[in-house]
Amino acid sequence: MNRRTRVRFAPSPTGPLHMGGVRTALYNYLYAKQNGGDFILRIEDTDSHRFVPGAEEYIIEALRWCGILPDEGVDASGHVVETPSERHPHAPYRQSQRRGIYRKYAEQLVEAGYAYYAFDSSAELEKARAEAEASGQTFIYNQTTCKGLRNSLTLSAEETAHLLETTTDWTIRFRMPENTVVKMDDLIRGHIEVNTDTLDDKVLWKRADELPTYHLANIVDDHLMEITEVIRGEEWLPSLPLHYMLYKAFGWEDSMPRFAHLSLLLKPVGNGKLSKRDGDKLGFPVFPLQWTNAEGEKSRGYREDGYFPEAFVNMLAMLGWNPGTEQELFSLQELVKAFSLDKVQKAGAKFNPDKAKWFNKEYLRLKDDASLAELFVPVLKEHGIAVEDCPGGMDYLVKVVHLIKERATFVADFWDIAWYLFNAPTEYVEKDAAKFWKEENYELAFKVAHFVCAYDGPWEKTSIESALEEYIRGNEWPMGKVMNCLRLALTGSGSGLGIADILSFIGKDEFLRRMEAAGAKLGK
RNA sequence: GGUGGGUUCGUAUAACGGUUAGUACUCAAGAUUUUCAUUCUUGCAAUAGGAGUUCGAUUCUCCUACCCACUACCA
Repeated sequence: MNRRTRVRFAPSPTGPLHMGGVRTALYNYLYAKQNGGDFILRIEDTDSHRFVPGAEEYIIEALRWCGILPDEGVDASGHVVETPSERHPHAPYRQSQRRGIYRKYAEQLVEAGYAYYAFDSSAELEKARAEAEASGQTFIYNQTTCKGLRNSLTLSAEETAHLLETTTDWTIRFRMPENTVVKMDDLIRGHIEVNTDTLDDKVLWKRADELPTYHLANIVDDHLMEITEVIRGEEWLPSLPLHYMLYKAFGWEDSMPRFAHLSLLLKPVGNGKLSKRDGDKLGFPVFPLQWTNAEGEKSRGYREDGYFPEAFVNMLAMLGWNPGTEQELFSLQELVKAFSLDKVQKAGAKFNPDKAKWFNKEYLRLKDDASLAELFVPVLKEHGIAVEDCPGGMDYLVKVVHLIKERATFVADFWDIAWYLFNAPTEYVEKDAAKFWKEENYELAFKVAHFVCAYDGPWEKTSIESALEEYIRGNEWPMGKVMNCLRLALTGSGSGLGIADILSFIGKDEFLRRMEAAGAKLGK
């Protein structure tokens, strides 16, 4: 059968999407685009208790920031699609808005004998679990244990009908067949077999809130939305047999999607999966965008930390997948071309914050000076510098950026690297001052300063540099000591940009002012 | 506990069953530079352990160890 490729990313709006989720969405997107198919965003909000306000908006915004744009889904074309249309025959894409369609599928299964009504209360189930645990066993709700429980398999038809009418906390459970080997295939992991005796009778539909559970909603929606591949996290692998059985029970085996289970993203140190805590502790974001929870606690985001979305996406793509070549830098379009599920790693990938920074540094270098200068403007503003304050305005910024971009990882670094091209130093690093601001040095430095300011060649880096060097060498003065002394006056410390570079930006007058200021503060 | 998945330098990964087990990040050293950074060069460092199949195993099989996930009327 030749079907159009359709994949979906189906998050639950229970909080901000974390970077592992973004990676899952990305792989889905890449797979869809590579195969000329559709990428669908579906919101799985069938758990009314865990709903978190703002989470859905967060997910949409995060994906948009990454450039992972759905062809269909709640935010297709930038607005919420709630009603079916020619372009969106599968709408709505929010399961809470689809609630009406699931019950009949659950009941269809009951009629066909693949499911049954269960009337056990939560309290009864908890008791059964506690008892089993007390005797060192695990309670499994299956065809053996349910014989001792209240359900449509043990009660008479009349009793069942009566309870269905009069009570509202019953569920529909899948009837897992006994001692049957489920044979499954995973695009990443290969062939897997599981015996149904280790599985339990999962709840498919809950009368109490008239909502399906994940398993039912997922299978029904994937079927209705004509999903061809399900690419999701490894935590779903244990549910795969159930999902296979459901497709079989519905008679949808022919159109059953193929499955690919992605390994988890692991924390950089120690064991276990990446969590919010690790980010706070080790100082890196685990979320694409900043998030503030109901208690007002903020979690940092890659966007707010200054990462470029391209760098973030590229980094994520390489975490658990590789192109088989030595290329590391990929645009989203290149990823679409190169991506392949069979090069996805089976083992979990430990996240490496250093590598994430490296990616950003590479992307920063790739950007042109003019656009980086634009991005620098708000940073400058935070430090009280307006573009108009700079001689030459934007031109000045473009030149600054050109000079320093190779030294930076983030745009915000520009300020730390080159603040003294905008402000005169008011403090001098004590250690450096002690080392470089010595009488035998600053006497020479002042002479150099006056010489250079009297020099009437073009005021640009190379000529300033040669004037400086010729003068100092000509006098046989110690180059290093004089230069460092000058740098101390210009930057307030013993490290920084080249003297000629700095001078070309700040000009003669400012040069002399800074020399005098240093002399006034440090003595001369 | 049970079930399933996983295991190549510290990290991410490469290697038709045949390579001196490669690359990138990190780290270290050296070169360059007026300092710092950049850049360049070099270096450190791995097939979890044990059987088996094979002329030959990182690669295939089994066992052990360890790690992870799942084991809800959550997703």
